Amino acid sequence: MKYWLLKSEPDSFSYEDLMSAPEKRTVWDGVRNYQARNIMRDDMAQDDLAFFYHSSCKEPAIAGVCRIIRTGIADPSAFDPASAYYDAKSDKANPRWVTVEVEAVYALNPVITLKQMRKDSALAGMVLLNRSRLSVQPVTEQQWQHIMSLTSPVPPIDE
DNA sequence: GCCAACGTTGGC
DNA sequence: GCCAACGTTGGC
Repeated sequence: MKYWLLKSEPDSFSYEDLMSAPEKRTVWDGVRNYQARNIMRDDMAQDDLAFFYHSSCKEPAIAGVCRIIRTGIADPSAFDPASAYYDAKSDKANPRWVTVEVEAVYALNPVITLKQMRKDSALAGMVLLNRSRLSVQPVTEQQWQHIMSLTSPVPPIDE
């Protein structure tokens, strides 16, 4: 089992949005960076866990945990001319943009802020703190466990 | 809104 | 294949 971190701008799609999505699931569309795509396409496996990170907002932070429930999905937005992520060069027979589907597992309380992670020497090696622009990134098991030790899962309200 | 970091594009 | 120009990300 591997661990990841997925960034999303909460103004467009927040962890709360994922929690209230049908079946708490979404296809992680719109990634247009090759390194991020390669991670999703080649390295992620079903049942891996990922932190859901809120970027480009007032308090950048890890807001929750989600699970990779399906891999190898051709990003549908690449074929949609109306989408901001449309890519005319993506061929349906050989899709350029491959992504995954994720499902909300639980929110975290408290959220773990970027500020807090920067100050934490146990997390100095995190990709988030060193290659901050990569929107899909690996998290080591040590980093994962450390972050989880600083917070608690919020049980889902219904289920 | 600024700007540093850095990924992508395209001319040569 | 280099690299300058340009565009985007994302923290502040």
